[in-house]
Amino acid sequence: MFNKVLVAEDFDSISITVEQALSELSVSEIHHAKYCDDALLKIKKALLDAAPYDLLISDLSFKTDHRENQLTSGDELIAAVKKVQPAIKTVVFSIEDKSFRIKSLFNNLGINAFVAKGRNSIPELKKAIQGVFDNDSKILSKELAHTLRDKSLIEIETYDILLLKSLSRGLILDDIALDFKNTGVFPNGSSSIEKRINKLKIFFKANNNVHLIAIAKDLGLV
Amino acid sequence: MFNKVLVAEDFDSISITVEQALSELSVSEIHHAKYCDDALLKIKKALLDAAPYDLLISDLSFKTDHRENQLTSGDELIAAVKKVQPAIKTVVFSIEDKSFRIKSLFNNLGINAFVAKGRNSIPELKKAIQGVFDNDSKILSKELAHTLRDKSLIEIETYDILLLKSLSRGLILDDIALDFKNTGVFPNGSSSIEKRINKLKIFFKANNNVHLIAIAKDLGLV
DNA sequence: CACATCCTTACGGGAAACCGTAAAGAGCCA
DNA sequence: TGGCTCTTTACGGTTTCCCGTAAGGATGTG
Repeated sequence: MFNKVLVAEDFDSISITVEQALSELSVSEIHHAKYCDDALLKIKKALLDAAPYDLLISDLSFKTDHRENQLTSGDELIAAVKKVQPAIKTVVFSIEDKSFRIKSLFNNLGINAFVAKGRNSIPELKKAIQGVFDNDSKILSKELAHTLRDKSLIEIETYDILLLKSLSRGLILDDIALDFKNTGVFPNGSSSIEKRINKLKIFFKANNNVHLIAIAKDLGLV
Repeated sequence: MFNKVLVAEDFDSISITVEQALSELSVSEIHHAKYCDDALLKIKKALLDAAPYDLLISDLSFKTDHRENQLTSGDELIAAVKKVQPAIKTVVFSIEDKSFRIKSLFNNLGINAFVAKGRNSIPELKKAIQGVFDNDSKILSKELAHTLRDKSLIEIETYDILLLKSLSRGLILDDIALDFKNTGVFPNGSSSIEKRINKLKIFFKANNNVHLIAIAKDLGLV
């Protein structure tokens, strides 16, 4: 089993349980950081001491508070950690369940496993850690495996996301057209934008723009 | 200390820690439910057995999964529980930090304490439980105490939520007015509804209905 | 009772969304 | 080059939203 593991998790109510699980897996050195910045410091320090961590278990979202932090999310933390120690194994333990988010964690950040926080997540987390240690393959909690294969959302492109984001910011059609013209996004005629929004409304079976944004928010698209 | 306590929390990673904390407070009977429906059943069963719970510790948001549930949130659970056992003490342990949400928990649901999940929440939770047992006063984690005193906040009531939900379902003003008339919700004039939506837009600094729903979704109001 | 105040509802005009149609432009191919 | 298709854009007409004003109704108070 891994010798030295770092847990990056802000909630004490969760980290206590995770550390417990790690000790049950016979991990000898278990450390914990409540802030991303602290986690990165620990990783760097361990490297300098020639006693690097074998594994990082990280949450994705961290509460903001009075403290000023450079790194504010697990994404940023993992990216920063990989820069100083590319070979480290990483497991993400998060509430996130949007397929395109998880997909990008594997593809862009090269994480080794993703476990969704849920009703039976600690056994899954243990299994994932064991799996990463044993064979290094990409591990994903069961309930999520199918969502990644869901092709229905593939058609939605960055342009559509941009459009939905603009709407959800309260912009009206003409504002969006102007904004797109200024930022070089194409097509940018207000009529084209209108048509594209209409396609989205048909696709998502939305009655109107309000309904559309409600649906997009539910799907985590924006 | 309380004798019999029920914990309603879906994440195993959190409930384990909470139960641990309860046993450290010398609570003799500690039960746990992962679904709101199960929690209500346990409360009812305990009442029938003439061994009711003294305290309910509940999360607010519960993940939805394959299971069909009547109650889908801590709000609904607490409301249902209070109907069958009005005198039960309730502590909410949640990530929620929007003042108007917490305010309504105290005012509309009559909870006894609110503890925000965070970096040092377990000690706070313990203190809150002790406080509720000792003197029954309204308990609030420190960092949140000041936000509740903010008088500028309008009360977001169930009526507003109903309104926002209707909008997010794609209904237009006249539909909502008709729907409210049919279901006996008051006020139900389309003009009044329009005015109320306008108040919400001012409060949440929304440019239009689309923007308003985007904000409401972000805040988890609907 | 008169008066003030608050809430609900009605109405009207202008802005934006909604929806169909058609013109202008780009790319492809014989 | 001319014909074809697809995309982008423009343009009206209708509906809904948006916002101000004001009438009607309930309640409270001196």
